[in-house]
Amino acid sequence: MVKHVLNQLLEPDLDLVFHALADPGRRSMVERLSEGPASVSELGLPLAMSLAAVVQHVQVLEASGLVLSHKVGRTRTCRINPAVLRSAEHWITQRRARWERTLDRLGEYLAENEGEGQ
Amino acid sequence: MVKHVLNQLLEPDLDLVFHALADPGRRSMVERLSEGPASVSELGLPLAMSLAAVVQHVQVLEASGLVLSHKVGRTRTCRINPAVLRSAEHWITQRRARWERTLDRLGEYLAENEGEGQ
DNA sequence: TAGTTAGTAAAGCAATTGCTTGACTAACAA
DNA sequence: TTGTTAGTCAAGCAATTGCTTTACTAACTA
Repeated sequence: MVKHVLNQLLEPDLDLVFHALADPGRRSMVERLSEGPASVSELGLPLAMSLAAVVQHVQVLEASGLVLSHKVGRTRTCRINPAVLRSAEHWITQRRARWERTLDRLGEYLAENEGEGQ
Repeated sequence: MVKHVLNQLLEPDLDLVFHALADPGRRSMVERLSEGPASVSELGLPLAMSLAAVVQHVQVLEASGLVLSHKVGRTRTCRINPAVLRSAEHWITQRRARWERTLDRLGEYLAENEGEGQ
């Protein structure tokens, strides 16, 4: 379990990361955290759900590695982990770049062999 | 229903996009498609599941706007929609950039007020 | 000390996922 | 024409999600 979490710091699990980002409430939390650290209740403030539900969303974000937290007194303060955000970004960038190279090659091919339509 | 799909071409639904990317099978399909168009069965080739299941995954990808397809004869050919990939990328980039500006401001603040630890 | 606040844990529940199988259609091949 | 291939549709089913409520603990406040 601990090892699991450590592994994610080294190499994020994209299943967990994208799943975490697939929920509008969790994205709003990431959005809020991108402006600076916040407590669990602060994150839930705009969300019209019980605190227990907010806690569960935060747990999903932490399990993905997108969010880190530490508890002082009775309040848990969360902050963003940019490395994991970056790894999701990177995966997408790579696929898109690959596709755009493919498109370029197709363009060259079509330029060389004029005449064929769609 | 048609309108739904059209809206996604104008402004992608990130819930659907990130959810589509949260599955390893579907990511493998996007990966494959980044190297060029492919049929539904080709996409399913490395996936150890029934063709019906593959079709369902392709439907999830299409509903998200990440993948476009057209049918010729009995084969449906799929290709990537880079615009939607880019919009997911963009959302992440923005949050990360925002957080990094926040970090920078914190760095300046700490540089100006030396002496305080964590 | 008594009361409030911040968060957790657990159980329960309806809705959604990610498959399966089986029946079917249309297109291509021999 | 007969068979095979590519894909689709519909049920059905176990596992997972995204909440809820209740009960609880620990920490701060008056």
